[in-house]
Amino acid sequence: MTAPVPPSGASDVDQRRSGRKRTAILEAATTVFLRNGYLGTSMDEIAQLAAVSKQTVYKHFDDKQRLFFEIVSSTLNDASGSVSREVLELQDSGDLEADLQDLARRQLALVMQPQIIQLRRLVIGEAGRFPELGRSFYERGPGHTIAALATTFEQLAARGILQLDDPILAAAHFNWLIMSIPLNQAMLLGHDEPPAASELDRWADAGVRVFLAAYGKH
Amino acid sequence: MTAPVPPSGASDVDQRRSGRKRTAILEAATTVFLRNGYLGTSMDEIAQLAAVSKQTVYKHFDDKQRLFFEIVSSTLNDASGSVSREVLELQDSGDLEADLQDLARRQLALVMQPQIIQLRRLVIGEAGRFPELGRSFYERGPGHTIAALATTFEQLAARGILQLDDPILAAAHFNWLIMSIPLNQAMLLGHDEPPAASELDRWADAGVRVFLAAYGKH
Amino acid sequence: MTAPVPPSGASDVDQRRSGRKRTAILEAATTVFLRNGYLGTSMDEIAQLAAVSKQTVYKHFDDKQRLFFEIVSSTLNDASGSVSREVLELQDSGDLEADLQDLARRQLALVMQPQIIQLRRLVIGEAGRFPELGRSFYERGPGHTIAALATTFEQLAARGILQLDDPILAAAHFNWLIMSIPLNQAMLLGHDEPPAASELDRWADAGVRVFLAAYGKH
Amino acid sequence: MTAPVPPSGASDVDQRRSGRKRTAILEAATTVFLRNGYLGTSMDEIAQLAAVSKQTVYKHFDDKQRLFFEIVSSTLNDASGSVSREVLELQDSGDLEADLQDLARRQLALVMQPQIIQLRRLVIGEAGRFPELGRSFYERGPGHTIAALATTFEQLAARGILQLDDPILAAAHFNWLIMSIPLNQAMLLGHDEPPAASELDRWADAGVRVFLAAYGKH
DNA sequence: CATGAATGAGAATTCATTCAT
DNA sequence: TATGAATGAATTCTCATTCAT
Repeated sequence: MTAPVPPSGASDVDQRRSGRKRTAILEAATTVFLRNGYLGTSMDEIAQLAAVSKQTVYKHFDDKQRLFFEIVSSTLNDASGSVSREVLELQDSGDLEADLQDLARRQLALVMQPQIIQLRRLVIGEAGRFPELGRSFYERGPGHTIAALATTFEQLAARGILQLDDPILAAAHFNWLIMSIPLNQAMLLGHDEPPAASELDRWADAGVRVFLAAYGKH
Repeated sequence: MTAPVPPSGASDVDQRRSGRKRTAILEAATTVFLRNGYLGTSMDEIAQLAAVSKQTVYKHFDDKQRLFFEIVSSTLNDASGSVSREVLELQDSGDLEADLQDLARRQLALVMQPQIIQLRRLVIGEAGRFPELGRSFYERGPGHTIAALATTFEQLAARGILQLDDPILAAAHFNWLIMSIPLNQAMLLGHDEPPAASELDRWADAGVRVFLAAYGKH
Repeated sequence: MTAPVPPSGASDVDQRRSGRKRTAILEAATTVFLRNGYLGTSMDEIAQLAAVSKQTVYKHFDDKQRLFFEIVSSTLNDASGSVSREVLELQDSGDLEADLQDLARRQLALVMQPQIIQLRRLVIGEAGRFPELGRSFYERGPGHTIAALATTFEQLAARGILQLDDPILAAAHFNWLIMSIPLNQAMLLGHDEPPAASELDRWADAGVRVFLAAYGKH
Repeated sequence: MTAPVPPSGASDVDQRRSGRKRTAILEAATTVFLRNGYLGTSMDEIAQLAAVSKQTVYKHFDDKQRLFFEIVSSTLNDASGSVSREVLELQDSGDLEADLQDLARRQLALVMQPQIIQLRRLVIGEAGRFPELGRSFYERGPGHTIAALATTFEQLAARGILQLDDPILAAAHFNWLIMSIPLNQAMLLGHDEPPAASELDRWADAGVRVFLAAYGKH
């Protein structure tokens, strides 16, 4: 999240208060936008949930669209930050399958967080209205993950541990083998409660198995 | 599409005209809803594009929501009809890889049709507001496809041509191996023009290769 | 005023009704805009005075600005039409002073009509916001009058009845000699009731006298 | 401009600072009101341009209307002060035409200052809302000038240098002969840059010529 | 049956003015 | 004293739905 801009000449107390309000607005907006979409959300609703006057919302954010973009990139930042931190941590324990399973499970758990599912839904739903959001999501989400995986896989291939010509393709296959089943179910079926971790782990493991059959050492 | 209900006592000509208007409205609504979403679409817009008065729209469809549901199921019907017709046509030419490639290519081409991409976006975007649409889409889309594939794969397994314990899992892997890469790109990146058939074929073939490495005879 | 656009396929009755509404809206808008200015006028006010729903106003006129422009040019049309018809009617009775007085009196009476005074105020007040209105008013108002007078004066000069080098300058002097005194009073003092015709006639005659002293035959 | 009211018990420094703020507010308000009109100006805008908080604005001026009146009379004071100082300086060099030209040129140059043009526009535009401003402007502007001219002309008439019955009428003719042409152009056409001094001088001279033809010695 | 109009509400945004710190 | 926040209403414009002709 962007740090609050302290207005010059404001007292410390004001700064803290202003920052608090800003944060409250961002949180409220995130909640409501993620739940109801761009058009389905009114500024009144946000103000009310943030326990703030509409004026205050408009003081902090020029208009609805700007506020929307702000919460989308915030959420995206939070998410992609944690996601990309994980990818690089593939450790070489000697047991490739175990290592990949570990990676896959962590990755899937991240991506299946309710907030991220909702964000994905939101971005897809508004992709017609705001194409740059779709692009941004793709680049910082799947695009980034796949690129990072490709680098990792390429190194493993160089060491003879994986067999592949096209690391990007292999990475994409890995990524979607792991995620597609639960992700598509979550997007369309929208279970009342997110799938249990154990279930996710099973999907992850199954994906890894298929991946290794195709790209592992024979 | 649902057949128009002929008002009793109406002349033949009236029926035909009424049916034509109904169709015009459905087409207009489909266009606009797919493009702009549920909230982003106004009844005025639909009436104007259909070249009928708003009152006529309301005569045929009780309210906006009902009309929305109607066009979603229509489009879904059209799509899932053609999709499921394809799945069953896996022929046994003796060359399994060729047969699966053929199936995969046709399947992918269907699913990547602009209308269906748009419908998927729409349904995902409105899944919060209308969860039953998501469920319906899943069941008649990926759910149905996967079930059909599972049946096919099970038969192949019974004949020793494929090796698998869990036909549903294998079918899901097949399905998403084929579709995930171009589908996610299309949903989020929204290319101005759909990917070329040749490109889609390459994704299909690559997916089949991985699938067979995991589930084919060794 | 612009003629109402008959919607194709509308019945005669509808046309007449629609036209009536359109006229009512234009009249209401003229009244209110002239009285309260652009920003001082609300669309609600106009709708209410026209005894019409706000929607109907927006059906007929895309937005406030367009409606404003419409009424300004309507009023301007009406005014400049009658004004320019007068100028050409300078008759040559042989008594130049009487003829000019006659012209001046009629001209002044026209320009001092309350509607035109109000329009001039409005246009001047909004000239910052809508410069094209000022230009339009000038060209069709004073600009046009002066040009027409110049032509007339030039002919009189050719016949030796007037003495002048620069007909445009002479016309401008004539115009403002006649109008400036009552016009500026009306604009700034805004008498509750417009000056009596007899008073206006005196200003007109006084202006003609000065004009003839400068431009008449010695 | 009215002197700032020193708050009792305030230190000298406070006084000076308060006065500075007051001045800043007045200047900002003048700029914005003249540019955008009464309704087109918001207190926020003024506060921001004056670089003070809105509360400070309200501390110094009870409400928007009061502030508006203040800046109008300030500007009017400044203007009418300089204007009336000029009028009295008609010197008797023996060459009446030269003397009147000199006076006319200076007078016109003053009245055509951008600030005064804008003020005139503003007052005319708001004359419906605030009639007293129009009256005030008239009295301290054209009214005062005409009265002063009338006195001067009367003296000249007493000395046989001018011939006139009605000094007020002669003064009004003089005033508008000089000013009407460029003034009306400026009000309605709103040239991007004010007319050049040389051009104004020509209008002034032409006006004087006509005036003398009517009111000079024959 | 279909067209224009009406209704009644709700959206985004802005404003003048006042409170609380 | 001066700042950010709050208030409460107004403004432009749009919408889904219903009436009246």
